[in-house]
Amino acid sequence: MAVLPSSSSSLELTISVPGFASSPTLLPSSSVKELDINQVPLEEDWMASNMEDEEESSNGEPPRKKLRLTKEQSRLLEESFRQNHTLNPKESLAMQLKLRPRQVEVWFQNRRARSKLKQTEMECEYLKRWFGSLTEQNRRLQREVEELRAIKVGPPTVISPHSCEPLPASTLSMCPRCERVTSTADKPPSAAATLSAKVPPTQSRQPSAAC
DNA sequence: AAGGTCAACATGAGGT
DNA sequence: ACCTCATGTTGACCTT
Repeated sequence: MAVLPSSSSSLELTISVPGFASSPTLLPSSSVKELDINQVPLEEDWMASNMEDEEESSNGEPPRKKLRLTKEQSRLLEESFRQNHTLNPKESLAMQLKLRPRQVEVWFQNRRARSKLKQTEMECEYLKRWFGSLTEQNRRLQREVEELRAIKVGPPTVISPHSCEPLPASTLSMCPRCERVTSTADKPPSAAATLSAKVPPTQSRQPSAAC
């Protein structure tokens, strides 16, 4: 879908290339593109072109040109963003940057979006690594439980703190959080059932009842 | 040429 | 009704 402005407001930007500025009519977009890519105007010319363009295309179809913020403009915007993620006095910053308030507004909106995207990506990465380590830990513990269950006979080594009697190895498990051996015989069945269940990360974040 | 970046825009939700 | 913001999209420009 083509994005065309609902009105011919001042939002449209055209760039006047030095040497071609005298031309009263807009060049076709293809020829403008070549000029833009190969001949970057001076910073002053950029700013001037950002501010000046209030006139409209004579043929009624204003080509949407892309504005590139100068390094100084970006630096100032970033600095302002660091101080506050929301824009309070819109006009003053715009004036300082020689941009329109709307441009500064849009920049902040986009900047917030980028910031959020970055954070989401980092969180996703973190959760992936966490899931991997939990999976590995789960595998280890399952193996350990299998081994313990295999040793059905043999001298009991754990004494129940409640009954003060030896516990059978088959009832033993390891708390994934504190990595201490606990007995399912000492706990309600619901808690014991969590060992073999696939525990989602959000649940395993909570401290185990055994601790 | 393909893919990435980013300014600009559209739209809908929520607050006043 | 208006404003602000989040989110998704578009298109110009840039990089590889």
